[in-house]
Amino acid sequence: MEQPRDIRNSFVKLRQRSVVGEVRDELERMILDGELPAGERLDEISLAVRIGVSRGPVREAARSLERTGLVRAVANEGVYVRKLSFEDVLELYDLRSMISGYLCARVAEAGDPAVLGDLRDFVTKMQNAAELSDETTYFELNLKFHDEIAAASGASRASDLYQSLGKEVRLMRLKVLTGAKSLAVSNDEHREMVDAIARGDADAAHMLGAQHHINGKKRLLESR
Amino acid sequence: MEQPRDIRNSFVKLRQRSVVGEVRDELERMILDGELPAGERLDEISLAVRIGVSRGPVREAARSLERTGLVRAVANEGVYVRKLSFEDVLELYDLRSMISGYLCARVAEAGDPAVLGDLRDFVTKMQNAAELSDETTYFELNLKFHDEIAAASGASRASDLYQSLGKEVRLMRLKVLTGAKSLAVSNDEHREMVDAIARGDADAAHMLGAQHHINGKKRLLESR
DNA sequence: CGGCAAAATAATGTTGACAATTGTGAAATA
DNA sequence: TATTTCACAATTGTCAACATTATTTTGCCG
Repeated sequence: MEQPRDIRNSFVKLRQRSVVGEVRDELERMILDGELPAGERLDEISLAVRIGVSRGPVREAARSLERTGLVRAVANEGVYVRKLSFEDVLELYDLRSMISGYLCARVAEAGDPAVLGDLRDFVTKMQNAAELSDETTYFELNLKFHDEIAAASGASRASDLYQSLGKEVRLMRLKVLTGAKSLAVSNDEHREMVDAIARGDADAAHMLGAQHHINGKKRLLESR
Repeated sequence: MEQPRDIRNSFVKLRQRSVVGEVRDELERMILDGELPAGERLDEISLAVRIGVSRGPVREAARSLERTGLVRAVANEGVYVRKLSFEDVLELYDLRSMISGYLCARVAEAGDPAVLGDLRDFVTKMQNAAELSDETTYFELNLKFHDEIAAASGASRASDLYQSLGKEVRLMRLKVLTGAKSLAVSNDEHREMVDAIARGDADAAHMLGAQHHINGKKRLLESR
């Protein structure tokens, strides 16, 4: 007689993920994609309507995002997409640099052949993208390359932190990697990192993994 | 219009800080004090009743704590006080070590005389506590000492991270600093850090600030 | 015409009720 | 006796209504 009560109900059973998790991912996507620009207030009602849930999950998702640094909450006023100062971004580069060095060293120590193969594949693909000046593809591959290192480090907390800080940087929507030459230089650093990891040279991997981000910071400073 | 004024004023003051913030602090305190032991499920209802609010704020506070690493949430089951493995703790020591070095270097570069005076005071007080084998006082002073460095660094994100990771470590309720000798050794390191900061020697401050936590990690490993 | 204050509007903060899910334990069966 | 089933209880997930606060509008007065 009666139709299934709600499409979303069966959906919930299928995925085993909470609605709050979905909302959090959606909000994060909207922020990182620039649909919600920095400084913008997150309107609970309109967001709830848009995503198709009540305000409760939206509020919980916002609280969750607050601790990651993507939004900041003001009492009795609302939550806003975080606005980064230039100094904030420089600090984030420093933090990412330190953690990157740590992760690379651990990957070098682990010495997983499968991981090494993946990393070399990424470098090759990024080289192709660099030669084609395909910045979008390079950007995506670059993200996956660093995520692979983070995942392979076996350092779950540091890995989470590294990725979280990476999202935070993206708040400022910088375009540092532009032009074939810039991409090539960046990927040369990737290759050196992978070589050090391949040798199992943890110290060199540490240094190169950190330096890569310091160089990124330099490129950022020069581009201003 | 006669009485309500005072009531409203005090009411406003209470609301200056959101209920969610209060609940978050209370939950954090309960976890760090061990009232909610690791692995324990946070019962929304009983916590809400105990704190004197509804379940909403409790849920939001829990989501907030989830991102700091103090609790972990399982869908349709609840949130649990995070249980750290020994490897997790070692990783946290590494992360804190890196950030501590960064913070100390920045404090050394800033060269604020007032901060330096505070730090020297802390070292003196900690020396007294160490000589008296007053571990509780030493522990509190130690926390404040490192918080002072974090605050004086001018690196807000790194500072937040450092303190957040510090709380995370406390989940495991380790007792590393025990015995007058251990306290004295630790405080000697503090003194060296402050001296480097006083000289404005950022490199030395970086090294010593990081080494202090690496030594703490060593002490932890030896105590097992 | 401009500034200020009070009302109207719209947002956030909080709550209690209801729906859905999970865990538990007794009863039935092999 | 061991195992499976099923109903009940407890808890989490979600929602809509209510309370409070912030913002905007409006109208009054100088």
